[in-house]
Amino acid sequence: MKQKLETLLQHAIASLKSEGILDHGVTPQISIERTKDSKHGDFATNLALALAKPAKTNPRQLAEKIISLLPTDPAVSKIEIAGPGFINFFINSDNHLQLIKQIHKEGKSYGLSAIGANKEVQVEFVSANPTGPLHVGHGRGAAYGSAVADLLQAVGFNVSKEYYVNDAGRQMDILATSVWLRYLEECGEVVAFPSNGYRGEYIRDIAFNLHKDTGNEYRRPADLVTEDIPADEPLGGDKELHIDALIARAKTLLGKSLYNDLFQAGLSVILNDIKEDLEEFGVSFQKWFSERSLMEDNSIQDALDRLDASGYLYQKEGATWFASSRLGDEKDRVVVRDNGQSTYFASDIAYHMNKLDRGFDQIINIWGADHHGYIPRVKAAMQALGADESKLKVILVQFAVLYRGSERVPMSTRSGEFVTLRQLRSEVGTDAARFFYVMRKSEQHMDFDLKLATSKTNENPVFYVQYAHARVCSVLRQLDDKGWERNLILGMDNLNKLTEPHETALIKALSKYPELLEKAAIQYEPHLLIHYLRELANSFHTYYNAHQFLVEDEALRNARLNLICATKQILANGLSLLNINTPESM
RNA sequence: GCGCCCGUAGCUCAGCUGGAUAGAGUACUCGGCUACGAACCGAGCGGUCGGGAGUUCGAAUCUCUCCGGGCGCGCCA
Repeated sequence: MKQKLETLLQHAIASLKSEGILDHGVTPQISIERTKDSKHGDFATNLALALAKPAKTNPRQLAEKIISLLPTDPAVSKIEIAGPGFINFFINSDNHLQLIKQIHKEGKSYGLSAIGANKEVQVEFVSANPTGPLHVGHGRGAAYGSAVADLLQAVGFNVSKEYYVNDAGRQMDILATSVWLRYLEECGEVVAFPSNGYRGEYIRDIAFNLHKDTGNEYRRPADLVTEDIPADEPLGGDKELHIDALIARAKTLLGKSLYNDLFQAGLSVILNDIKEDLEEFGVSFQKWFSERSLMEDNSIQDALDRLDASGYLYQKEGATWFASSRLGDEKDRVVVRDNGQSTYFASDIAYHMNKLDRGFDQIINIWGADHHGYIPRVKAAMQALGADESKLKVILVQFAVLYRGSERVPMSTRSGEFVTLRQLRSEVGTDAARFFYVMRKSEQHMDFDLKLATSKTNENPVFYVQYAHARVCSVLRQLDDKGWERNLILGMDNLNKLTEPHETALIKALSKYPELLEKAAIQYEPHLLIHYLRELANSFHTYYNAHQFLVEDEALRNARLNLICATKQILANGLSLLNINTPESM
C-alpha cells in the first residue's frame, strides 16, 4: 500500500516538474507514514511541506496542487489536506478487508519478504568464554542476537549464526588449573585455592567427575605443587604471579599430554553445558568456531604475514606491533608479545580474515558494551587486510544490571557469585525470559529485577500476547461445543459485515505486520516486533470484550471468525519468529 | 583526562533518518463477568522529554555546552 502511494506521488512530482512549478534538478525523498490518529486517515505524507521551499510557494497551496495532479486509484477513497500542509490518504475499506483473505492464503509465510535478496549475512553473538556457565548477562546477547538473525532470515537474507569459542589463552589455563586444584582436594591433597582461580561450584563438579572417572591419574603431592610458588594476594603477594606460577607448575608436574587432557576435560564439560543451555533457550548456531583452530592451522601467522606485507607491522621493545593508529585507532596494538606468544587481538584479526575469506556480504558482531573500545582496532585490521570495513557492523548490547528488590546482584564469573541463565529460565520460564530480554532495545541499559520477574510472573507481558492467541483457540473450541462448524467461504464472502470500529482497528493493526517486520529486521531492532505484538494483542482483547463472535447470524459469525483467525495467525508468526511458544490454552 | 552508551509519568520503558494533542506497562482511584477464558476490557490520575543555548515553518528527535549515571581506555581474554 505504501509503495502504491509512493508511485502515485512520483507521478504528481513528474507533473509538477513538467508544469514548471518544480525545478527539474529537485529529487525529493518521499516519506509516507502511518498516521497516529485515525482522523488523519491511514497514511500521510509531508511532501508538500518539504517541497514548499524549492517550489517557492506555501505548503497548503502546493498540497492542493499535488492532489489535483494525483492519478486516481480505487484503493484510495479520500485525500485531505490537514494542518500546515500534510496530505492524508484514506484507504478504501474493501481494500482492508482483502487482507484477511491474503493472511489466510499465505498463512505462516505471511509477512515474510525478499528484500534481503539472499545476501549472505553472518551474525556472531554470545561468544562467551567457556570458563563457566552462561549468566544472565549473556542471556541478553543470546536472545537479542538470535532475534536479529531470525528476523534477517525472515526478510530474505541468508543468515549464518556463529559462536566464537575462546578456547585458548591464559583464562583457559586458569580454568584448567582451577579444575586440577579442586581435583587434588578430591584426592585428599591440601592445597590453598588461589584467590584468582575460578571459585564456582561447577569447578568442583568437574573435578569430582574427573576423579571418579580417572582415579588418581592426575594426583601429585601437595608439597611439590606449592614448592617455591610466590605468595598469593591475601598473604601479601601478587595474585597474578601466584596463579601463573601454579599454571606453570601444573604443566611441569603433569606433562604436556596429561595437562592437555585435563584442559580438554574442563573445556568440553563447560562447552557442552553452554550448548545445551542455549539449545533449551531456543538459540542455535550453524557454527562453533574455535580460536585454537586458528593457531593450529597457521591462520594467525598467515594474517600477520598479510599485515606485514602491506607494511602495517613493526618491532618495538621485543614485541610485534600493528600500526592501527594509522587507520583510526587511538594507538598501536601488540600482536605478538615479547615472549613470542600472539595476543588475543592477533587471533581476532585472523578470525575476521577468515570471515572475510568465507565471502559474507555482511558481517555482524554482537558484543557486550564493555568491548566498545575494541571496535576501532578490528576495523583498522580489516582495512589493513584490504577489506571494505563497512562490511562489518558491530552492535553493542548494554549490560543487564541485576537487582533483587532494590539490592544490586554482583556478577562475576571468577568469584562464582552470579545468577546463571539456567536459574533465570527455571525461575521465570524460557518464554518470559526471551520476551523480557528482547523487549528493550539493545543500547538501552536494562534493569532486571529478579524479585519482580519471579514473584509476579503473570505480569510479564509475554502472557498478555500468548493469552490473545489462546483466547482465539478457546473461541474455536467453543464453536465446536455449540455444534457449529466454521464456514470459511461464507465468512470470506461476508467480510463487508465487519464494520464495527473495533474491527476496523484490528484489521488496520494486522496490515502493519509486514512493514513492521522489515523495519525491525533492517534496523536490527527486534523490540519493535515485541511492541507491535503487544499492540495487536491489545486490539484483539478490546474487540473481544466489546463484541461477541459466536453470534446467531451465520454470515457475521463466520466473517468474525475469519478475522480472529487472521489475528491468531499473525500472533503465531510473530511469536514463533522470536522462538516463543504459542499456547492453545494456558 | 579521553572515548562510547544512556537521562522521557512515582517505577520499568517506547517514540529519535525533524512533523499534527509526547505514548504503553506498572502503581494508585473508579467502573465492567445471568457473555466466546476477568491471565481481560473501559475511564481517571500522573510530564519544565536532565538544564541552557542554537538551527527552522516546526525539536523529545539535529548541533553546541553544562549536569548526572553506566562502561571502556593492558605485551588480559
